[in-house]
Amino acid sequence: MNFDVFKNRVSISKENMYREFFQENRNRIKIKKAPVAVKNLIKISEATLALSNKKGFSAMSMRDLSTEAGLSVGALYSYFSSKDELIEMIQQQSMRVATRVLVDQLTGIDDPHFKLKQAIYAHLYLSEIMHTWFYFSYMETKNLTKKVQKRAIELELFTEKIFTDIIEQGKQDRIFRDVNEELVAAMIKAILQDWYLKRWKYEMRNVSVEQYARFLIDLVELYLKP
Amino acid sequence: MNFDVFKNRVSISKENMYREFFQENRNRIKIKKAPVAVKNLIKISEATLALSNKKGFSAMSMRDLSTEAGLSVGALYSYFSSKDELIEMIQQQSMRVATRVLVDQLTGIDDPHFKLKQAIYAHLYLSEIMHTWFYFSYMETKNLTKKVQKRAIELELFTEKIFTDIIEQGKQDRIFRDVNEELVAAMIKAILQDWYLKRWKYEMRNVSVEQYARFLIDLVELYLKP
DNA sequence: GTCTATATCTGGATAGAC
DNA sequence: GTCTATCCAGATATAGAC
Repeated sequence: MNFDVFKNRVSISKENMYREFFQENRNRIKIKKAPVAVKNLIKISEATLALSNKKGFSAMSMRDLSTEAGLSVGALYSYFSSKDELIEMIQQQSMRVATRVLVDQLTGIDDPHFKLKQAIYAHLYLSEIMHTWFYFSYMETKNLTKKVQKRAIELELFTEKIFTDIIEQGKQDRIFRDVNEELVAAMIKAILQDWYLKRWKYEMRNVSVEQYARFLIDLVELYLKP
Repeated sequence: MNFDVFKNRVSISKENMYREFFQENRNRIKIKKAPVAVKNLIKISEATLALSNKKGFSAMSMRDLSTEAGLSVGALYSYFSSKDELIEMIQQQSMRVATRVLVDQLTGIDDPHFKLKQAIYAHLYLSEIMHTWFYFSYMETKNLTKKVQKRAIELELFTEKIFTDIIEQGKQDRIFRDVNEELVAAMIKAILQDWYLKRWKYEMRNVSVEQYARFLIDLVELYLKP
């Protein structure tokens, strides 16, 4: 599966993404007109992601954010009631979309070889589309409230378990050899994450996301071959 | 090579580490008596690492640090002249020790198989000993000054190149097959880093550092086998 | 060398005009 | 719904006693 095919399949348009963001946080957001709210949530979130990913969320001041988003500080507080709430909303939206897309892309697939491949593609392509969100989540998780931290850890383990289960299945079907599936799954996750954590490196070397996916799939298939 | 053997070989005692820290920053540090300075640098650095790794360096206030280190705020400023200088000193010390140990452990080794193994052991064991430093470096790099950020990237590329070179050598000697050594080296780095970035996970599952090293070595050797 | 007290400023957050 | 002006808590950093 190449990247463009995936993009069409999941159709995570900016508008859809932020419409959902708005719907999910309707109660907290003071602005009631959807078109206005969505338009500004885009500006606010993108500014937050840009500034945080550059120098860290807690180093980003509300004045910084106000300038970058093109909204006054006062207006910002119509969309969230504290910096903590803002970081939490962004984190949650990122986790919501990620979970849904991954589950969607894999339901109905049974063959472990194929499912493994699809899982790797889905993770990588998704992280490519949502790069700033994923990077933000990874780097800022430790700054979140305990409750949200816990959910982030659950997501890490949930996505890892997708791989553990596939490998387990493949072992039972005797198409994969007997390996420590937890270590293999952890290894896959680490490599998937490196793609969005060290994007500068892969960009510098002109490694495409398809090439990276291909490499990882080959590696894992080779390791699992009986 | 097991972990204990490594620990003895490199002998990074806390005292040595911080004596060097003091020597390297003599000009900036107002306190002149080595024993006093070293004792307090230990307290300051360990407190900084603990607090930063928990909630981020920029979220750590000087009052927090003062409490955790058991020194007054005024006293802290005898050891550095600003928060930025503190983060920079810590980062530099971490990079200095890491570079030296890795180079030391590998000079004189020629056989690519053996060198590859040793490089993996050295990286992992070192990150185990200096866990808090490595975690700090990874997470805080983007908050450093441009100059220090550049050096951190250089170190990433330098340590990666250790692996690229080994693989290159092995390919020439026809003991490794023809692979994209940049991708393999990047993959190794990602897995090495995951060990200290997700320690909670490996601890939870009782994975020992030796076991993790063994896994990674097997994976790479299998992938490189002609 | 270390402390307490304090100067100074920046940050998050809000009130109220428009 | 958005802006400007402002409050004040808490931040970094320093001065000066001990």
